[in-house]
Amino acid sequence: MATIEDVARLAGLSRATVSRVINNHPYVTEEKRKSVQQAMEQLGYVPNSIARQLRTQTHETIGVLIPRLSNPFFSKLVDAMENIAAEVGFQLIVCQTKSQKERELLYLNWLKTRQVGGIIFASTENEWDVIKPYKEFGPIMFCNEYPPHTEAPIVCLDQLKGGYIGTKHLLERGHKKIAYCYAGSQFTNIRERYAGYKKALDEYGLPLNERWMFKDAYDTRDGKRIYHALMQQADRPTAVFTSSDEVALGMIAEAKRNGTAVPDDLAILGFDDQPIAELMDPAISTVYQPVEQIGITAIRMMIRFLRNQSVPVNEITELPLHLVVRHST
Amino acid sequence: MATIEDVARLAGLSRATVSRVINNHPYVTEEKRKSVQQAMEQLGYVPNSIARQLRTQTHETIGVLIPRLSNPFFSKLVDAMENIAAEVGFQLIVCQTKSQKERELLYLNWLKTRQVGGIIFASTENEWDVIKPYKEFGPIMFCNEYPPHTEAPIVCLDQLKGGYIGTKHLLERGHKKIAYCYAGSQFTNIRERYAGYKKALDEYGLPLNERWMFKDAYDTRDGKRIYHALMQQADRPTAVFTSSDEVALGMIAEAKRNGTAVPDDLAILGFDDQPIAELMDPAISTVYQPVEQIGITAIRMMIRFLRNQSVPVNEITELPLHLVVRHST
DNA sequence: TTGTAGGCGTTATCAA
DNA sequence: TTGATAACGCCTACAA
Repeated sequence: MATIEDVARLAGLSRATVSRVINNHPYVTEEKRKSVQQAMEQLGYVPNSIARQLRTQTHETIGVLIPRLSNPFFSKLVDAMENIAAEVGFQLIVCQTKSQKERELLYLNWLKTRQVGGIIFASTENEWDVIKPYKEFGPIMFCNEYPPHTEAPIVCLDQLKGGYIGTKHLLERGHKKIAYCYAGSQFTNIRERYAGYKKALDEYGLPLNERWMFKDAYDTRDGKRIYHALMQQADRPTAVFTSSDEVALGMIAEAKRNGTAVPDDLAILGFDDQPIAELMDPAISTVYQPVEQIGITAIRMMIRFLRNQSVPVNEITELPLHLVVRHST
Repeated sequence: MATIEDVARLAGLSRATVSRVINNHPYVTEEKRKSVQQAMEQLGYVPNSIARQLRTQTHETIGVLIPRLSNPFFSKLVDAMENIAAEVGFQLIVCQTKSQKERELLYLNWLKTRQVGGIIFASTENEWDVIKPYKEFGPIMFCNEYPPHTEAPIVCLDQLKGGYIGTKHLLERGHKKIAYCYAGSQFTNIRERYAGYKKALDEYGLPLNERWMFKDAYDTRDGKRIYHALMQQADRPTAVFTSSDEVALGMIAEAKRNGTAVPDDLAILGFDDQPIAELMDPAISTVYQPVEQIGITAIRMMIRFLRNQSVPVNEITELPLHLVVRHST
């Protein structure tokens, strides 16, 4: 590999001048610029980004924390982020926490070792107090989900509204017994969604039934499990507000297999609006989340932090959500 | 951030000794080792991986080239790889080529800039002659797909067998008119699958009908498109060997919407065996691909290359494939 | 067993 | 406008 030294020698100039050409600095005669460029070309020279990072104390790698890539919501999110990052030469590092606190911390420590320059949390496991000390080592921000008391930039969705419009839709369809599924921890902003659910119920003067709350609802397997738990109850709900299209998918498949008509016997509402939602039979009614938008907004912010070496301001950006009515409700 | 210098000073020793402790070198008295460790602890010292990489000329970042992350096959593949990589402190960089030659080259160039230490191609756009020169800048290997004449390590699947057993299954079900879908370029080993299809047809003494070949079959949208193209033909196939579960999914959804019974009017065979395959109605018969296995095998190999700074041997590792019969055929 | 000193490939400061 | 030279943080001959 040719180094800046090689280029300098070939061009008959100093490393400093070559460096100036590379970085488009002023005060280089056109003539010398030309000869440097020619030498670079001839040697196939490309600056070593490692050396550059060491010298400038800058970073061009961003860690994105997600539970797992095989969850379509997150793969789509990372997809959107990567498009932007690649455009400007930044690298995205996949960090799958597998929903484990320790793994999240493992990746957070990469900030100290400089293996990543900044971190975007797209999901969170640890509480803010645990994460906060890492702010010292690089920009940290949240998108999609964040723990209470977060003191960092946030890009998120109006989950309260999501919970509200979803529930209201079911209520308007005449349902009075509506089950609710949620993913693990209620320590993040996802509990906002729950508040929206309660709000809608309140408006209709309906009580909340604890037995119709189902936690740990992540994927199709959970959907199946919850379907059975639901059907075993004496006082059965007539509708379910699931936590994701995955869960809805699993429930619908299992419902059909067991002769439960959807939506007649059981209405099922998804969340996300993934491509499969439209393809299922019945097509899944769901709450659309602008995944790409969150991704793009977040990554742009992070790139700005890294470029300007600026301290993130704790602003919060909230993106809208809307209902997509199909045939499962 | 504390540096090795700070630790040395606090421990009253030289940087060299500290470095020896960090890297577990022999010839350090237990006593000094202790005091170094204590100093590191006290300062919260963590080695700077950038500096280390520059000094040792080693790399701990691996670029994985895929068309796009939102394709479940690839997100699962990267998922599997990342698990292994994270275990040993290596970083995985997502490189979405979007099936574009130029984007693939963009990422290949990251090898020169040292933004990545090695590259795993999980899909390929450019021909081997174009890729070959980059071998000089770091280990390159292929998994899943590879261009003809590849001179690099390969981890792949027995696509010929995949095409063969899939087609044979349909033939055994009594089908004589079998359509075939394939993804874009026939320049990679995916053409092996096609050879398997032909082989099975040959054994049954059946001719190949060019009008039943459908290209550019990637996702659900393509499945829908191909369904319609299929139905418009005067002499219609009774079965379709699709190129992925996605495509099968789209076809089935569209078939149902148009009153075509699956599998009675049209048998549809998938490829991959993704989770949804089992959840569709009818559940999709498909050819199982051991995605995790390919991922794990490939990433382990790459880590070995990077660790030992060894030149890759052009070995080829072939993993098995098998049929999963459900209800769509 | 430990320390000194040089260098990995850059960029930035200063002097010329 | 250019060129020495000193860092960035680390590892590793070599010498002691």
